[in-house]
Amino acid sequence: MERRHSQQRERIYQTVAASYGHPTAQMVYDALRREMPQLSLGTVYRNLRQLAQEGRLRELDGPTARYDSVLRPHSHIRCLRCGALADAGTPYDPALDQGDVARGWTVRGHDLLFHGVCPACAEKIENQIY
Amino acid sequence: MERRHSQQRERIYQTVAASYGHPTAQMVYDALRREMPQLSLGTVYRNLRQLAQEGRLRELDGPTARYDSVLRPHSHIRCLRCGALADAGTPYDPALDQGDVARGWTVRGHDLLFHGVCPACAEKIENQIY
DNA sequence: GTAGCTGCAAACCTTTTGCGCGAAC
DNA sequence: GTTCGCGCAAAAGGTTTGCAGCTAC
Repeated sequence: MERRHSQQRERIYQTVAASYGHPTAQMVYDALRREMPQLSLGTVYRNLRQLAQEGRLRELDGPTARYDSVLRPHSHIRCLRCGALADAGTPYDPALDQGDVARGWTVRGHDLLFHGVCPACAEKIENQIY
Repeated sequence: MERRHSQQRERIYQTVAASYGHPTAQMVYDALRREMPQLSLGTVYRNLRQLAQEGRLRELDGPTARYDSVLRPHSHIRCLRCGALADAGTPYDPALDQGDVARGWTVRGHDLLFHGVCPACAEKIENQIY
């Protein structure tokens, strides 16, 4: 699938790049609607996903909430291929919360989320099962 | 609002606690449907949220995807009160990806997400604007 | 000319909510 | 008996997708 240039995609990228925060798809859509009144929200979603796949943008967070009964702070690891989530052994480091994390913010704690490939997916990749 | 005991809430909690992974609301619902055929998905959501508010469970991830044009790995901080997301100054520590993070997993990297209170919300709290 | 991309709208999935009945106290 | 919680169903987000027409090459 050859990739073509499109004005919409470029403006979507620029909008994210120019933004101070980390905008959601809706925020990008709202920001661009003034100058591109017939832009569609579907186009924004399509292009953000595509830009993330190309590696021009990074996607933060996943869309579905998960629950954990282990209350002691600990880290997790998510499979890049199948989305599985597991506990990681890396201990919580309270020292991280002490530094000057962000100007004006009060830090309460942190989550450490690794990404990688889970054992089941590693096996499938090894056997070329895509 | 006084809190009462309910069989459903207890089984929902136990299901999360007994699970190896970190189940979504739908997974808990599916797991319990066999033994509680008339359990409602709404009840699962209500109770998971309540258990998280009580502190008996931890909720991971938020529901809305956000995008970032800064590709260099870096950390973020999210406001517990308003959900705002900003960059944090804490540098990426490659050493974290080296240890024995999780048995059988291949680690590709990590995200560090702080939580705290943003300057705007801190001001509102100070002035008792809830 | 031919993929690829868009706008539009419908569909889908996740989560929340209003309501009337049953359960806990 | 009085709340509170449940099941049900509808509604409310957020996200994806099918399609016909337009655009980049």
